[in-house]
Amino acid sequence: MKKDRNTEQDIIEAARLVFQEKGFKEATMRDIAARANINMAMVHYYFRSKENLFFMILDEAFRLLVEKIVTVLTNEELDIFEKIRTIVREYITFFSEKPFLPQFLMGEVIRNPEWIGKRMLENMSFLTVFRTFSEQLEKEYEKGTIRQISALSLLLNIISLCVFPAIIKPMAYQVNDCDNSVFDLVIEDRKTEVADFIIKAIKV
Amino acid sequence: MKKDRNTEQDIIEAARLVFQEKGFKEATMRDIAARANINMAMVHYYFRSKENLFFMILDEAFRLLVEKIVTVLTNEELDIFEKIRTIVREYITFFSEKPFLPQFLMGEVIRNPEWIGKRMLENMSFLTVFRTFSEQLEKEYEKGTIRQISALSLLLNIISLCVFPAIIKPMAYQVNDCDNSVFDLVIEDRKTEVADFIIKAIKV
DNA sequence: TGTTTAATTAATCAATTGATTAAATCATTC
DNA sequence: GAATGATTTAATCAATTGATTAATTAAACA
Repeated sequence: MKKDRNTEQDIIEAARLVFQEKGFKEATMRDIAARANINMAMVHYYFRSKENLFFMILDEAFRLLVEKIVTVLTNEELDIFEKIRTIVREYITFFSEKPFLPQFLMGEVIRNPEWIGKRMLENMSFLTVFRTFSEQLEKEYEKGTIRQISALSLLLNIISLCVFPAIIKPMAYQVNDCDNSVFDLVIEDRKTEVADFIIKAIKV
Repeated sequence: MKKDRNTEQDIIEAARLVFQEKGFKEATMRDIAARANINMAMVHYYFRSKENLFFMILDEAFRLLVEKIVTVLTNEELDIFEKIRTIVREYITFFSEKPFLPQFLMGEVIRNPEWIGKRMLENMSFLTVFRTFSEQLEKEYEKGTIRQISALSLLLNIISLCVFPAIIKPMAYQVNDCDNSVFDLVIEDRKTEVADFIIKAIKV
């Protein structure tokens, strides 16, 4: 009779909100419990500790973020330019829908760099994906379609241009004060503009 | 006799280290005091509260960061391409010397977006600087040297490409595990490569 | 129904935190 | 060198934190 709601799921959702908004240290178990409308002891009953719960949320966010780029990069149907266009469009859209996510991940990972190491090694697919992309890049260069650029550098550029503006969005809102629509419009334009920017930069 | 050292300065330096490493919440007054080799009460004696001390450090970091780009953007001797080259070179060099700084600023500002609003409004010069740059861009476009791009978008791109890789540097180290020199080399190359990338992207 | 297991609550613990206090020590001035 | 004010210390406070406990209630099962 009390099971008209899923306590465990409620906790996860509340934890996601609180952690993504406040980060690990600033979030409290009381806050999470309150937002899930349950007793604080329940959080410990379902997840043993704050850290357990936190890394569950962090893992989830990371997976969500990585699987997007892996899917595109391994799609053999797409040439290099289509890949760039797809990645840029998908990530910028994704981030404007889930603005907390990149900030959360960056903020926490910065203070716990060891974690990302472990997470990456588990997910070895990343290395092979990177190699595939690297080879595709090499081929295009030999064909003479693009100028020389290392895969790492290009990927850094793509990700930087997608993620960074999303991260500073709350700041931009503050600076612009009243009129947020300006920055929102810029972001909307960037879904295609950034890809054009990158392609112009690497095409011969 | 006890004054062979400057307590106030010692505290500031210790606070800078601790805050930049751990962020506001995770840093403790005890930690700061210990790292300055003084009694914890001294920190409250010189700076009334943890917040006072923190915002002093945050302000300092912000000023350091902003005045660089303002100086370059207002230098009328430089054409648009030289400005881009200078900004990219200076920032990437700056960040590889002070790796904590961008991470600290980003991480904290993300959780306290109101602060950046206040800080920006105090520093109204930013708006005029932006307008100057915008006009210069417009002129170059009319001359036919560059293709059309909004000043905001271009600035976003420049800053993204400089700042983001610096932020994820500690992560990259973890992923690369043993061989940090690879990423360091990439960063070194980027001091000129990123500017080339941007210029190629906007030149007609 | 009676019993056992699972879920939930309120109360509390021990540790850590920012902050304060009162006393001690140093430095300066007369 | 005594007095005054600035600096420093050790001790402590009150609040908050993650975690635990013991008791209570609901669910499942026989």
